[in-house]
Amino acid sequence: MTTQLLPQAGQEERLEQPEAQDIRLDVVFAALSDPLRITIVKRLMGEGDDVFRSCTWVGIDRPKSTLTHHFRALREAGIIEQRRFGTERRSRVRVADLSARFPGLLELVAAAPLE
Amino acid sequence: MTTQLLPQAGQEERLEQPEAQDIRLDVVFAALSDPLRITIVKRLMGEGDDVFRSCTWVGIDRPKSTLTHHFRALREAGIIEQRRFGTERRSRVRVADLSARFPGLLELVAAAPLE
DNA sequence: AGAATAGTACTACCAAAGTCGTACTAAGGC
DNA sequence: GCCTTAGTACGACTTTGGTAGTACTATTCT
Repeated sequence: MTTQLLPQAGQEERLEQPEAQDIRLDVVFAALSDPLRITIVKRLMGEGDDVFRSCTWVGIDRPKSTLTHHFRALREAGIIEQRRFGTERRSRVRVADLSARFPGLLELVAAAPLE
Repeated sequence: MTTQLLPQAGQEERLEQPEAQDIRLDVVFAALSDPLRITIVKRLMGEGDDVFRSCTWVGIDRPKSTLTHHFRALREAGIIEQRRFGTERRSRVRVADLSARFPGLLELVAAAPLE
C-alpha cells in the first residue's frame, strides 16, 4: 500500500478483508456467480485498479440495503477492498492480489457479456 | 465429434447439454463454487480431455444420489459432457469448449488446492 | 428369470443466499 | 441543532441449493 496513489484525502480505515493468500477460489466463484456482482466488478475495473468508487457511484438500480449486501459479499470473498471515506464506503477491485492468485480470472470477468 | 477418439465401443446417446456459445460464465462460476465439484472436474481433467470416466470412477465418498445431483449440475452448466455407456454414465470435461469460451478457467481449477 | 451394479426421479430436510424494508448510525453542510 | 445523504444491522420472505434416503429404471451377466 505504500506506493499506492490515493486520489482523495481523508482516507480512513479499511474494512476487514481476507489476506491475499487466504482468498479461496470456490468462494470467489460463489461471489461472482451473481450477475449483479459481475457487473459491479466490471464497472469498478473499468476505472483502474487504484481508483476507489462509492457504492452508489456504481449505478446499480437496487435498494441500498441490497447493495450493502453485495458489496459485503465481494469484500469478504477477497475480490474488492473497501475503505471508509467520510460518509462513503469506497471500493476498488483487488486487481494485483487476484491476478497473482488467479491469473486470468479478472480477464474472464471483464469479458463477460453482462452490463 | 468426428475426430474424437472413443476408447470404448457401445457408446450411446449424449445427455443434454448447452451449446458452447450458450455457456454462461456466472452459471459456470456457480457450478464450480462447490468444492466437491471442483474436485470432480480436477480428477476428470487429470485423465485428459478425450477420456470419459464413470461417476463412480471419480471416487467421491458420497451417496450415489448426491453424485447424480452434482454431475447433473456440472453438465447443465456446460462444464462436462456425459454419455451413456451401458449401465454407466461417463463424463469428460469439455476442455475445448471451455478453453475457447473462458481462456484460463480450467487452469485455475486445475491449480485449486482442493483434492 | 434372477442377481448385481450403475445411476435416476422423487422426496424431505436444512442451510445458504438474493431481495427488500425499516430503523438506525455516521458524516457533512448549513 | 437540524437536515441531508451514504451506508448498515436486522429481520422477514422467498428462492436456491447441498445432502441423503427410497424406490425405481436401465443394463449386463449367469
